[in-house]
Order: sequence, then C-alpha cells, then structure tokens
Amino acid sequence: MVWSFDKGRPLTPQICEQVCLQIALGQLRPNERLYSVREAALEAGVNPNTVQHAFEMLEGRHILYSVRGSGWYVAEDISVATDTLKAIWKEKTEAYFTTMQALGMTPQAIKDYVEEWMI
Amino acid sequence: MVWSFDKGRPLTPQICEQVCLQIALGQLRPNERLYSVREAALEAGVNPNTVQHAFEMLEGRHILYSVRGSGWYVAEDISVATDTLKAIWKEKTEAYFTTMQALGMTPQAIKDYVEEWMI
DNA sequence: ACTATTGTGTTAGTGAACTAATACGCTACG
DNA sequence: CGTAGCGTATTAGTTCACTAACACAATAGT
Repeated sequence: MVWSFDKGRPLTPQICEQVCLQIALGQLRPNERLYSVREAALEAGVNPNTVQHAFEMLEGRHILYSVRGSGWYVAEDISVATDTLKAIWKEKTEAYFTTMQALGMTPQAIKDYVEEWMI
Repeated sequence: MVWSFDKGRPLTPQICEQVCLQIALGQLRPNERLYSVREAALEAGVNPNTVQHAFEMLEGRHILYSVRGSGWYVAEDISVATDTLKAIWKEKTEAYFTTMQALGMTPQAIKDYVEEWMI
C-alpha cells in the first residue's frame, strides 16, 4: 500500500481516509488482512501508535476488526467504508464552500471559479 | 467589525483573512484606523496576543502599519490586500483539489461534484 | 514447546497554537 | 502635566496531535 500525507493536517484521519479509499476501490477486500500496525507505521513513516489510533477509529465504525496476536482485517460489509468515503467528500466540500464564502465569494462565484480551475 | 471563526482552525490566519477581506470589500479604507488590539480581541472573543500576532503578520506583508501609542492602520496601498485575498482563494482551492484527489476523485469528477452542489 | 510477531496499554516527551497575566514605554487629549 | 489608552514584550500555562519507548498478552508457525 502506498501512503501519501498532506503535511500540516493531522495524520490519524488521513490514515482512516486512505484505508477507506483502498477498500472502496476494491484494493482491500472483505476479511483481507492488512499490514500490521508496525509494518504500516514503518511503511508510512509514522509512529505505530498513530496507526493504532487510526485503526481503532475504523474499528469503531465497523470498517476494520482486529484479532489479537494475528492482525487487522477488513470488515465483511464494505458498504460502510464506501459510505464513509462519500460522507468525507461531502464534509470536505461543505468546508470548502464555508471557507470560500467567509472569504467573500458567493456559492455561484465559487462554482465558476472551480469550473475554470487548472493546476 | 463582525468576526466569525471556523473552530478547529488556527485563529491567527483567520484574523488575517478577515481583515484582508474587509479591506478588499472597501469596508476598511486606506489609512483608516482599526480597532485596538484589546478592543478587537474583546470583540472577537480572542486573546489580545493572538490579535497582536495576526496584525504583525499583516504588517510584514505591508497590509497594515502600526503607530506606537496610537493604533493600527490600513496601509496606503490596498492592492496588496486584494492580491493576498486572491492568493488565499487559489491556495484553498488547490488544497481542496489535492484532498479530493487523494480521496479518489479525478479533477473532472470534482468539478461535476461541485457543479451539482447544494447545501 | 519455543519463538517471533501480533495487538494492546501505559507513561513520558515534544512542538505548535493559543491563553493568561503582567509590565513597560509611547502617544493623545483634557 | 497627568492620565488613560495604545502598541509591545515577557513569562508561564494549557491543550492537542504526534512521537518515543517500553511492557504485556495472545496467536501462528516451526
């Protein structure tokens, strides 16, 4: 698994997001074993505790489950992961609109701005 | 001046953004005096030191200037403020696209998503 | 059975952002 | 001149997110 982080944003939610994405893309299948906390931490260049926290969060949402002494696994029902991903899309877009409106743009102006957007 | 803050984001840049916006909107005019650090802090429900830091940042970008014992004033040339505001728009939009792409969306998919956006 | 690897829990430490309280010196104004 | 209000500086304390380093228990593979 390839990790890439947006420096300056908390790592834990980013790990959650990327795991959800991998599941939604079908690159992690139901009941498939993930890398261990230590492996994933090494691979992502992050502290094991941070990975642990992220996985525990995903466990709370029934997206992953853990087996003591064995590892972490993708849940049987992956629809939760895809729903979560969509919810994050919505959340990010809401936040974007809120921010841009606080910066003096109307919703229509934001849409026009995005429409003409090129990186 | 009315303050509104996005809880969970650092206050200092938010103060800078809102001052820039007020200047760009013409609600703060060149060489006009702002509220004092203490007044603004009280009004915004924020620590005076935070306001001080924000104003010093804006001073560094030649958007405000201070007169010891008197107060803070809007710079003569307000084009810096409007340019800064536009740069912030760009920055926020870049960050939005980066985040959404990290969440599995293509640029075109993002545009479509925004186009259909309703709160 | 032994051992390596796993999840799990605890404690401590770091840096950033902000809060809090206080003090100093300058300026404006009656 | 005196004083209130201003910018400015300093020091200390808090919270959050993350890092670091362990220790312990359960499992898997040989």
